[in-house]
Amino acid sequence: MASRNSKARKTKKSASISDVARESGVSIFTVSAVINNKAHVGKARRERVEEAIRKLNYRPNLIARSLIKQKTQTIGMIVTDIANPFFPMVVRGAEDAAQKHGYNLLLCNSDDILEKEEKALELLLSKRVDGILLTKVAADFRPSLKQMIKEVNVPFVLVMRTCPELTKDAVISDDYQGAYEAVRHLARSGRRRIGLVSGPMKVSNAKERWRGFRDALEAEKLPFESELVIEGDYRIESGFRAGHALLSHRPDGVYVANHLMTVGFLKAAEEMGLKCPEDFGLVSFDDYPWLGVFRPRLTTVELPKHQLGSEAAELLIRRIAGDDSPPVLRKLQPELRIRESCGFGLFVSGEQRHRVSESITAGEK
Amino acid sequence: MASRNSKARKTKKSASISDVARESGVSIFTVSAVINNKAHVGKARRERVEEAIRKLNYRPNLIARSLIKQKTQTIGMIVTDIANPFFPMVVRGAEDAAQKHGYNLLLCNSDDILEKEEKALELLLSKRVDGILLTKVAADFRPSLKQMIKEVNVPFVLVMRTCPELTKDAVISDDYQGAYEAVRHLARSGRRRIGLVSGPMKVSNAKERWRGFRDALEAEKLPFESELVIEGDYRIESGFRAGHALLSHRPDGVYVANHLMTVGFLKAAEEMGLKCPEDFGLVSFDDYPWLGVFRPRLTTVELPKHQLGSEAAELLIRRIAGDDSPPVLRKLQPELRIRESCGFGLFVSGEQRHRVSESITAGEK
DNA sequence: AACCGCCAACTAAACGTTTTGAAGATGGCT
DNA sequence: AGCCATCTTCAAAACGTTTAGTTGGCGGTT
Repeated sequence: MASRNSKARKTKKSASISDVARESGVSIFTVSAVINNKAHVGKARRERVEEAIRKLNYRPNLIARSLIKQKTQTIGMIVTDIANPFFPMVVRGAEDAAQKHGYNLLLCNSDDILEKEEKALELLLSKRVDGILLTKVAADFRPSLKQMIKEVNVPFVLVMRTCPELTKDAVISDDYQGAYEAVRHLARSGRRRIGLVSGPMKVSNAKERWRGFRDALEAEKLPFESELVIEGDYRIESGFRAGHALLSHRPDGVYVANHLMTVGFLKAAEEMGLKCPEDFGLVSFDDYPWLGVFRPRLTTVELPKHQLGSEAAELLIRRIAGDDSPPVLRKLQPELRIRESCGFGLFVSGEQRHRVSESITAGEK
Repeated sequence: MASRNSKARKTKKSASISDVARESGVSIFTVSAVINNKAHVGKARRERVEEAIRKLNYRPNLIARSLIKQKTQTIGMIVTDIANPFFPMVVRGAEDAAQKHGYNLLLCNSDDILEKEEKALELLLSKRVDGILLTKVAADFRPSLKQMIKEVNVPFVLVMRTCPELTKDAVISDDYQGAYEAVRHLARSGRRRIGLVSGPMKVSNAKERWRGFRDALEAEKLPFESELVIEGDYRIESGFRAGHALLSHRPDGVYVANHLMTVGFLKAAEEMGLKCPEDFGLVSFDDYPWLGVFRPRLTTVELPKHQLGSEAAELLIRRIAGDDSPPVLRKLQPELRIRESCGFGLFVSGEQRHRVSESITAGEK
């Protein structure tokens, strides 16, 4: 005992509950009771214990607590890439909700690569997180992993991307609706040959956005030209390539399914000497606070990123608490923010323009 | 035993090492040895154990391992706000390095608020993270916490912001140099009345950027006009207010100390009907992949964000491994990326212009 | 045959908590 | 005085690992 104690002092090992108990001359149980202010502990003892806690700089070891409680108060979150500007606000939303309920966030990046996702998943499960927020990579699970996820007793909530092979809770944006409105707006602005730069069609939201695109064309009685549809991977480089390929067919409008691809697309347009909105109208997904001050002022479909993260986390935490009602698919509404890149106003009357100004004000908050 | 087993099946509690031991008819020790392929375990037994592991879907409980090993393989990271576009790439850098060495990242946001920082810190310590990456909030530690940090045996590495009251490792950018170059470049572009929108002067890097600003003015023999210096808080709103205040004095050049404030600043300029670079030259901190395709094309001082995070994490991990050499201050070099917002080219000769084009190419990679 | 060394395998203690079931103290009621 | 109820306190088991110390067996050397 004494030797253990002296060693502890030497290595500056942090004090344990038993140290506190010894210091204050009570049992371990009593200390525990004080910490969690559980049972009725006499005032005198309680104060002695609190005194000892301060003196020893005692800090409960949550690892030990986790082990016995079988709860880590930690949720794992896997996103494709936190450096993609879309995700930080989603993560922030999740973190805020987690925080509020006494949880922490363990963050992983999958880079949309199956192997990395699997590794991250395995690790999170080994670390016994209480639940997992997952933005699924484009590729399907392997059967073994799918099985594993089903068997393991850890709640999952899918974020932004559903997964047909997995009947789990999901919090997503209404991508069909967003794309539909984006394209109809291009049409209303007078665009007739509208192109699409899509995300990877293996991803649920890319498929939805594609459907929205197609149905909007149909509703507007515009032709669907297959050479005006190009599949990217939501990254800048793919938007750049898509831009070169697509713009060579001279569409007069284009809907790009996320912001990073829009950046690549504009770069390509610049290289080809094409101007937005003069040569082509553009509506893009994702809005950011800084987009308003740069030209072209992008007309975008904003997704409620923070809410996406926070609702997902809230739902997950409810599941952790034992809620076992049937899986939920929560679909959040996007918001069309009309600015200039679609060229609205080049072709339309003053009255409609008025409507637009309102939208701008609302959109910019 | 039997009842425990059956209960385990009912609640789908995940298998433990003793379940594996029982299933394969060996001792717990042997299973442990197989998992960590430690001691020489006979081939036959090893295979029996591996078989049982697969069959029971056994996954080692890292919580239990952490408890006994006194290592969690987790590092805590506190940033002011992951939704500030500066941080995602830093976090990504840290995550990449952590991953590489078998660590995970527990992420917290302090919002630059002292209380949140303290809470996050307490929590991370209670969760027994092996080390902490900290972007200090602007306010000073309270004495008690400073004391605590000194006493506790957990390595810290400061990221982006040093802390005079804490002699710890730090990985930062050379902010003095960055600001100095930014302002000298404005001067070279012919600007004579140069303003500054600074970060909070309590933050080390704001002070450094201020020093760089001042020394550059001196080197260029330009006057220091105190009404052209405004302190912000690195957020959009403060840049907006600073813009209104500062531009009313009609400087012909301004250096804004981070990107978000630049966004606010440009918004203010727009409201005042002032154009960049025609009415004022602008150099800003932080560069982003998307800035090249929007107007005005900002001349920026880019900081190696990913490297900042990864080097900080690498250093932290070295400390965790026991490296106790004296504290290190690692200063990474920024890079001036000359584009158009400084108005370079409006005032200068063709030859210098040529130099600029080169820089653009290099900067854009 | 006795001994040494070595390897495979094991037992048991440790890590720092929570929690169960029980016991001790106190005081009010008959 | 006896007894029950209540409040306070405790000792010990449990959580799922790692690891120090130990044993049993076996082949080779003397």
